[in-house]
Amino acid sequence: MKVHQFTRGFWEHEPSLTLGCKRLRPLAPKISNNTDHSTTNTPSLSFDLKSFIRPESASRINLASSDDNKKDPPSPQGQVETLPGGTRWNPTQEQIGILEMLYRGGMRTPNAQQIEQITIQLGKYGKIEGKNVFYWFQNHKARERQKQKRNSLGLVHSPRTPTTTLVSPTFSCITTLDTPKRGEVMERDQGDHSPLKKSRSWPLEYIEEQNWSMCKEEEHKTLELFPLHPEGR
Amino acid sequence: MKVHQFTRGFWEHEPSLTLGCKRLRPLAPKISNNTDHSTTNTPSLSFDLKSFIRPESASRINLASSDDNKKDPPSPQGQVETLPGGTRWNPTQEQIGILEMLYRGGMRTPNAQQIEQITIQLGKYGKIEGKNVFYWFQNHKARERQKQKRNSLGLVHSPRTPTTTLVSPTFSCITTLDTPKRGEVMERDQGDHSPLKKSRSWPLEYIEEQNWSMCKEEEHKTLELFPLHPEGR
DNA sequence: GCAAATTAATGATTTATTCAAG
DNA sequence: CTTGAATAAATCATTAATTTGC
Repeated sequence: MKVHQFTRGFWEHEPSLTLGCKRLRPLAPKISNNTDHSTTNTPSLSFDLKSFIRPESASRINLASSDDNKKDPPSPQGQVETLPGGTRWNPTQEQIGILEMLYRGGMRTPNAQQIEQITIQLGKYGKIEGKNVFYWFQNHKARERQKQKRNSLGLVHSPRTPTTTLVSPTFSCITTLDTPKRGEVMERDQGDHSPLKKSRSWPLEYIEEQNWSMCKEEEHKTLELFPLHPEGR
Repeated sequence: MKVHQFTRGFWEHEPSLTLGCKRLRPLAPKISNNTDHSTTNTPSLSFDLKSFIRPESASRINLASSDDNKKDPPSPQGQVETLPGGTRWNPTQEQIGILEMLYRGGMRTPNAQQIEQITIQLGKYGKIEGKNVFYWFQNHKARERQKQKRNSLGLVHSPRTPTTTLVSPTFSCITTLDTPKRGEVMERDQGDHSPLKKSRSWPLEYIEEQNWSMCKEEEHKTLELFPLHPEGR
């Protein structure tokens, strides 16, 4: 067997058993409940840790910041960098429009598949990635919320009547209609509250293959996208 | 039995009044700045919204379905059986061990590539996905932090030298070593503070292709994985 | 001894906050 | 200042280990 030099420090006890000291199951040992695999023979974890620990950047840099966490690269100098497509997504009007439409339609946090679809569609109007869609919904939801909180707090009758601003001439923006009653955010989502749906999740599952939940999508029921005035109120 | 009386629907903060609408691009109209495509003729956004709004939600079929990609058929026999797709990741001891090793080595939030690698390796010990790795680090970091906060609060000078508690009889558990001094979280990360690295990001970029940042990884410098006591302190 | 009920731990999501590009 | 991007905190949900009653 090979001796992994990396474990040298403190893993030399034994390759396969020890492991997580303090993190052991609090209550009981339960050494091997692995569903299977392991039983045969543990591969003796000989993988190349070096590649994980981020080989480069031996010279440490940030001493100063250290306040909390990385967050801000202290020395932005040296713009070398390949800068591949480094810039952030800059949405086009069409993209925003569609996204808002979906948002108004009730979509809040699309699942992986939905994101994929949306991305494809929005891709027709400009460069975009799945994460952009994901983030957009995240941000939009959050900011819509805080904006509204601010409004309800500070200026109840807003002196400047912000909404009067400029409604898109084309459509009269049903905006007011879709406001969730007043029962709060309501998170109308999209009726995805099926019993044991794994709820939604994120794009992350794109990884590997989509072995997660989602992807049910059995059929296309023709329900309208915009439950605009579901109850007429 | 689970008593989640929790707060099922407690986010009632305040009523929402208006939303949407004025969310038009604040600065400029900029109707069509798309890099290309659009100029010809906007597709008149006629894609199938229905598919986005998540039509289903009726019958949750997914009961047995599938397992689809349950990549571990190897254990046909089966005791508990990795049931259908629905279960959450249940890490094996080996997996936990490796993850902790990496964590102690300083890794906090692995980037997409690292996650991929780790996942592959951990896959040898049991079923696992990239997201599991990602979540593990997130959770572990967070809980390590709060645990330590709790400690620092409750017992400031801890007269009883907490570590004396119960060290696993088998090994003397280096636990104390990895505790970040007490100089606060310290977030040693892994020296990933390269200047303008897009910082790390998440697995999400696996989506589409990996056109994001990361993937620098020019060469393998042989530096040790564990900057355990980098400066001797 | 076993199995339902409890409880502690922790995997997975969601929300809030922060950072920085433009 | 707006907002895309990223991270941390809070929360939800499920599993494993313990306890309890038989």
